[in-house]
Amino acid sequence: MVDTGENEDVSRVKEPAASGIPEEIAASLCTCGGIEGLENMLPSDAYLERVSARHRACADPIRLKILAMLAIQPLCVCVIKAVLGIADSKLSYHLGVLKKAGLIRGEQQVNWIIYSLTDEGAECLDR
Amino acid sequence: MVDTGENEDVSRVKEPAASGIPEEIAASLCTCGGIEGLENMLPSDAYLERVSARHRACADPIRLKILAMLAIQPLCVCVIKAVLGIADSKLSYHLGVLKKAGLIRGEQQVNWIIYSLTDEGAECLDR
DNA sequence: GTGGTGTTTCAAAATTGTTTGAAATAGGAA
DNA sequence: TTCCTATTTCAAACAATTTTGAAACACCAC
Repeated sequence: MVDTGENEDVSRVKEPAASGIPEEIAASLCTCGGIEGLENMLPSDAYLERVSARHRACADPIRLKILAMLAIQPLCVCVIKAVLGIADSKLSYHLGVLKKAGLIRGEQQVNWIIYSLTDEGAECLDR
Repeated sequence: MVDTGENEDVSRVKEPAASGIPEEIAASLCTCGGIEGLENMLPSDAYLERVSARHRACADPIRLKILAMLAIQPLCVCVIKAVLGIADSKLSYHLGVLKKAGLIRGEQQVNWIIYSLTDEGAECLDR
């Protein structure tokens, strides 16, 4: 029962411009409980934070390429480096971003660290 | 038929460490054509660029919230602003980012601009 | 014309993300 | 022990993104 204006004046109801909201929007806003109702339909801030963090981790072509490689098979850092042709520390940075986002995991083998996709990382790819 | 080492010495084949690639990785790498084969299985740089750009557009909770709102119904800037409670210019910036990424479109109505999701924007949400 | 509303644009500041090269670490081999 | 290899960490430099507030614009009403 949220209304768009103060509504003391009937002429205003015809012209919601006075309250700053276009007619059609106001009308369908009412069907979902006005601005307050709309707010309640939205995901929580915590959820939005989590989802945006996942997008942020995927927001770089190098990292996307790493994910694509690991989707083919788990790989050690040296192979990833050979394919990407970037500096060690740069690669390490991007691996760190993906790892912190929970998209990949690294397992220490004898001499090397083998990286592989997590379930969440795999999901990222078919999206 | 890409191999992992120079292979002049048979003892080396048993120990691919000399060529910097762990045994298991080297073995399965061979089944996909070595590093070169792996490279060929990866998406093009142009594609990775496009996909990462889409993720970048979604990499902010404010923008994700705007997408969620517009998934409920098209809205004018003023309503979006009322829900988010942020400054005009800040909102305008984020709308611009989403628009440039092709996730939303704005249509000039009489007095207002009504924003709505594009198909691509809608896809972003069920992902 | 003036004034008001809704929205964008602009430039500066603040923040965040990325790259670089050097140094550190951890493990194995000699 | 010393050396070597694989990888990470660090700090500085650099680049990109975001926020801010002011100004601009476009449109409508008066």
